[in-house]
Amino acid sequence: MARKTGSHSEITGPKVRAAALKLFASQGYAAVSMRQIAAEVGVQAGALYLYTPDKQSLLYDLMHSHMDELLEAWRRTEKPSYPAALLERFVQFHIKFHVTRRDAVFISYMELRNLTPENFTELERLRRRYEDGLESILMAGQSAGEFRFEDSRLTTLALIAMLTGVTNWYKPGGRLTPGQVADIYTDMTLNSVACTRADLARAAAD
Amino acid sequence: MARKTGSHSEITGPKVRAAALKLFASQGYAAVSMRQIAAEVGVQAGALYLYTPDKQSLLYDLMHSHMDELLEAWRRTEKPSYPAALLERFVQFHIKFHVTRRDAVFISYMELRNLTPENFTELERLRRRYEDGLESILMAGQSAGEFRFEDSRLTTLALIAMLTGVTNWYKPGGRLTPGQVADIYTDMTLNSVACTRADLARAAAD
DNA sequence: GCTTGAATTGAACGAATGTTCAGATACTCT
DNA sequence: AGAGTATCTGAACATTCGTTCAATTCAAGC
Repeated sequence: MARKTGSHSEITGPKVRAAALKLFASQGYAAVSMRQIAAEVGVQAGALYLYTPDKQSLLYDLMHSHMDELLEAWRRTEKPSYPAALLERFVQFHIKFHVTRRDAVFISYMELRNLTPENFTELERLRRRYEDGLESILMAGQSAGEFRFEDSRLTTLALIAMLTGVTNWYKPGGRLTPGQVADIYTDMTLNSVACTRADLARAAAD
Repeated sequence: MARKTGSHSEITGPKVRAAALKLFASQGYAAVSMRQIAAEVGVQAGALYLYTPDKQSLLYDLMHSHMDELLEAWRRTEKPSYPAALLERFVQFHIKFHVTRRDAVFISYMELRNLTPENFTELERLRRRYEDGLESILMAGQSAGEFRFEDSRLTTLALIAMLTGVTNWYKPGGRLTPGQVADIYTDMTLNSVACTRADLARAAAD
């Protein structure tokens, strides 16, 4: 009694990653055993090692490919040149991307401490690159006299925390659609950094 | 060879909680063993059970007393009646309270999934009560015509996520003091929900 | 100085952990 | 039909886990 009928590498591989993603997100990396993942896939624990060298790599691969997909998706997004429009585009992108990948987002922000130091460093690099994308939008808006804030780095982190927080409560099929949620976050974001009429008047007086 | 010279229950008890707080925050509840906690305290693992019935209770006690202290501290805070001043007070309180308790905050938002269902429910109740404090400020400001937002619940969660995010990057002795950080967050928060001059003009016209 | 009781040790328990691997199985190609 | 190979099982490995408890040690009260 061994191999089950109709099972293949191309099927089991993704299944393993999907099961790990789901379980890591709901219980945490350290709390999930390889046997639990195997059971979710419908396989014995030993078979997992055909698809990952070890548990740590399984976690790292999930986090790394999530960040790759995030950066790539943003890279492919068309960028308006007007600062407020660009910031709006970023918020819409961020919300809509994140609500569809709640498990991966949760893992990527939560399990950093369970990575080996080298793996941690690499992921921090990717995360920083994404954050810098937002920060450069803010700074461009500030240079253009459209935005107003004290500290671009802090503002970046504050906005990303607010926007990513959507994954803490959003449930598909809930009270609001992703589009409505994105619109509300867009308003809040723009208001939090936009120049008030008073700012503009003062700038004109200078 | 047993009891060490000069050690007492009143000393070891808090030490156990402090060690658990530190280790749970840095490695996660599931990844920390009772033996690690004991080693941090300078005691054998068995001795921990004089101070907690089990590992789960240790986690729950830390989270529960954190929420109790948070609610109690906010309750004791003087509340201005003017909505914008009250919101400003909340932000200042939240930031300054949270930056001094990064470990407890981290645990309280991260280890909810490692609680038993009953313990989870109780903590969610406390967390909800705190969130409701902010939401009522927002709604009072809206009624007074001072604030403007689409959805009070969503706005509440967005603001709390933004404000609590400070614990992800703040390090004591860093570039900015807690006061400076709180001021920046206060500006962002007020701007994100404050009526613009246009809003006020429109309201006056009605 | 002796007794009492609280504080702690150190060993032990069964269960669960990540990982390995020889062997069994089912599919593919000839 | 038969051989070969990718896939998976099932058992085993050494560790580690949370927890218990008899035995031991220290400090205080008489």
